[in-house]
Amino acid sequence: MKLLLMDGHSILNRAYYGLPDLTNSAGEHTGAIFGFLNMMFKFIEDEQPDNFAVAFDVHAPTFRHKMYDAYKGTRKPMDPELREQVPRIQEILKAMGVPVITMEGWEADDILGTLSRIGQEKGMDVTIVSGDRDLLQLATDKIKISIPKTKKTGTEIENYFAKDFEQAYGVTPKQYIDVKALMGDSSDNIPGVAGIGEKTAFKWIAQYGSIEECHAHVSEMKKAKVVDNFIEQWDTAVLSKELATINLNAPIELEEGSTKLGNLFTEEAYLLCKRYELKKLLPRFENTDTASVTDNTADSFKRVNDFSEVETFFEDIKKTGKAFIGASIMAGDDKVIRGAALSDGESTVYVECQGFISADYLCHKLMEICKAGVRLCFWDLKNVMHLITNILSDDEKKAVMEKGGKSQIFPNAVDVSVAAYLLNPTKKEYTADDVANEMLGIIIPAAADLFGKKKLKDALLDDSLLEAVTTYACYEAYVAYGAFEKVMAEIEAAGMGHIFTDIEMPLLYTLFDMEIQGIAMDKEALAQFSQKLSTRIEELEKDIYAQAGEEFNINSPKQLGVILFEKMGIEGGKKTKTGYSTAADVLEELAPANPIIGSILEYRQLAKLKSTYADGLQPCVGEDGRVHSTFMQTVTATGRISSIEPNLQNIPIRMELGKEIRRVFYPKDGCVFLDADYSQIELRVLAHMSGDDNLIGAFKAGQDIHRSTASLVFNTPFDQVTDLQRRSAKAVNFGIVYGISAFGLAKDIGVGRKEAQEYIDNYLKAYPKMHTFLEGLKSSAKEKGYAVTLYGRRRPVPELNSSNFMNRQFGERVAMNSPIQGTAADIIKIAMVKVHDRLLAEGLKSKLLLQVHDELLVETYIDEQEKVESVIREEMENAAELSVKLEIDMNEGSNWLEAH
DNA sequence: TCAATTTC
DNA sequence: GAAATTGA
Repeated sequence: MKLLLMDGHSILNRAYYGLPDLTNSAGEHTGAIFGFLNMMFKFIEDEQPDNFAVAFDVHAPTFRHKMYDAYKGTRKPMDPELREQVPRIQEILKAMGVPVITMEGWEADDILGTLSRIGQEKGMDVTIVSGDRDLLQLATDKIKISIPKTKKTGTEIENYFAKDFEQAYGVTPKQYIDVKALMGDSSDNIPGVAGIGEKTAFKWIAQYGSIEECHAHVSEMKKAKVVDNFIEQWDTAVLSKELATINLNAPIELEEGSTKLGNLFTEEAYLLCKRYELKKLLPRFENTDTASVTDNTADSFKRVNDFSEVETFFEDIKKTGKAFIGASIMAGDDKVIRGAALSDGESTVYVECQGFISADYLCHKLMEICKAGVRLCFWDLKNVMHLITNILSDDEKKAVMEKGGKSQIFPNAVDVSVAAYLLNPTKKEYTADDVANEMLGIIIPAAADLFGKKKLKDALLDDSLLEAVTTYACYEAYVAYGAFEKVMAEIEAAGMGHIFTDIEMPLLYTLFDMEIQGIAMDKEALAQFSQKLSTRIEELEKDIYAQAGEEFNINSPKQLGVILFEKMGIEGGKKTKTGYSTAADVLEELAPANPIIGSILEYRQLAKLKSTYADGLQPCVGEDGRVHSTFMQTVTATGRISSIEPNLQNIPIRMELGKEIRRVFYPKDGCVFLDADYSQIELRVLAHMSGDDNLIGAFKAGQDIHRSTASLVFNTPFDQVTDLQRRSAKAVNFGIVYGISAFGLAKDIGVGRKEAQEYIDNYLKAYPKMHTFLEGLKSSAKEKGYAVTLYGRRRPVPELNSSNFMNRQFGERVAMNSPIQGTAADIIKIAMVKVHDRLLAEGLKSKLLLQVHDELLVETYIDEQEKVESVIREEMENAAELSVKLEIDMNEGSNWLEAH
């Protein structure tokens, strides 16, 4: 029989410091948990124990503290990142059926000592795993102490039976206690005897066997200061010995057989590992039946594929006057709708598209009940609306294009993923299984559990997975129904009801309409531009190869670094983790002295232009000659929207050559582009939120804000500000908006860090209320755990409690930046909704097409231009009532470049 | 996954 | 500070 014991805190501690920090998408730290479990699995495999237990300390004074106040007094408090992992690993261990043994008033050491003694008495072989050498005193010929050491080459394990210990240390394990009594232990704050260190302690104990024997023989010892100390501090030595002695008789009560090692890979443990996103551990659960779920609502899920049954189902909904229904539509990448699940909380059904139940029929039924007043709740409503639009007739589609998706498809729907995003915008995704777990406290299968390696789109095409698809869809509908109210309650409690109802949901419809419209793009012109770029790129390539003396891949930073800094021996190369940095700002410094650098920088610029824009945009043009980007509403931490496939929010504008790309975006016949962008919206938000009179005054006076800043910061009359001063002031303004660090600012404007700090200090002096405002943002975020915008939108900032200085500094910048960026985002969202809604309300045919953070682009019918201009101006300028005016710059043009 | 580049 | 895309 074999007993394996683990020292919980010690191993968790080793894992925490020995492994890189891991965080799951909810921002929970998991690195130590992962390391601990791996270590545990390794020992279980190696040792093949029949019994297994883990001991943890509890945070309470032990009998040792009662003996000696200062016991462990020098211990630093545990990092918060590690502390939060303690209950989690215990939770997982319990889920695995592993006894987690803790005892108030006793240390894990005593528990381990006692258990090992009992184990030995029962005739078992015992292995104790710990990173702590204190436990070595427990070694006997039956009790082995294993100390894992993480080295670069992997984990090495030192094993000590009593005889190994004696060989290594020259004393017995029991005598090691006496050694410690003499030399003390700084980590536990055991005093020991002054002047006696490791050497003397071992020597004495090896010779006399114990402190008592030493004490009895002091007269024989050579006269020395340490001997006097020893005699003087005999009481301390005795106390130290007591402190250092692990108690083998802790009053542990264990049920018979409770340490028996069973199947660790339980369903419960699997779900926890999944929850903490310990993906590498999941394969270990291979043989666990993880498809079955602890939640049994799935039993009541029903699939219907009989036409009349579906008919009566929808009739019932109408008759019973259901006000709210959770819904989910199943479709793959082909956008073909395979079915829809609906849930009213009591019954949940999956309607399969098949036979007379066509997608067309099903979608129209859904639209019908929604228009009749039933509120539908979806995951990713915007996408659902696209799926539905896809199966509509041409006339219906036209109506959607002209009158908007809200009135034509779902006038009364909500999106639970957007709601969940508002509650915590820092997560990666907002899936039903995640929200179910968080809001309803139930564990439901995720796509991966139901479909295995297949994705939903493949599963939809695989008849054998119909059951799984049914379960999946039903859960989505069921959770949409069940979680929405709870999410909303939390949103209301957090004071974000207004944001959800009056900003995000209307915005969703606005974004849908923008996506439906798309923007016309000249594919031919792009192809020509690409050709033009190719010619110049080839020239540059040749030039670079000639200067380098060989051909290589210029796009590979690794190869480029080697060529520049090794082969060509260019001085001043900076290192990154993986090699030399070849970033533009690094190379630019080296450009004057090295002609090849100029060519490389130009090559880079053109290569980016060609690959991302000239070539990258071409396949995005649809059959209608327009590009339909997707605006993501649940991605950014601050509340901004983002744009993908393609990203139309980073189309070049600064570089002369790059901005030519904007020419290929053009208005349709009879239209011009009206492009309006907020002037300095973030600084205006800052002026308002800080209430700083100087900044507000500068805006009210209509001054060039960077010049005004320069004038204050450099103490120069306004009209004598030099260009350089203005440029520096502009960088400082940017820095403030972005949550300044002297380091970042220094890098930005090419001055020393000290000088940059002076700029910041001057800035804070120039705007007296700014300092208190920014400090207030930091302390408020730290206290509350989140940063908050003017409208109450929240963004968690757990980094503020990090033990790592860099992380904490990052958190501070986030705390300063998020409210500003987020408030600006709120304002333009409000403006978008208002512009969009008013264009429709006033019966104008002109359409909002794009948003680029502080800019709106409207495809404007020429005969509506005047009206549209005033709509844009009014709605954008009045989107928020700040202590400074919101001003916009508006231009018209026959392409995006001209209009900007 | 990382480094680099583009935008606001 | 916030993003998305590309290529290795």
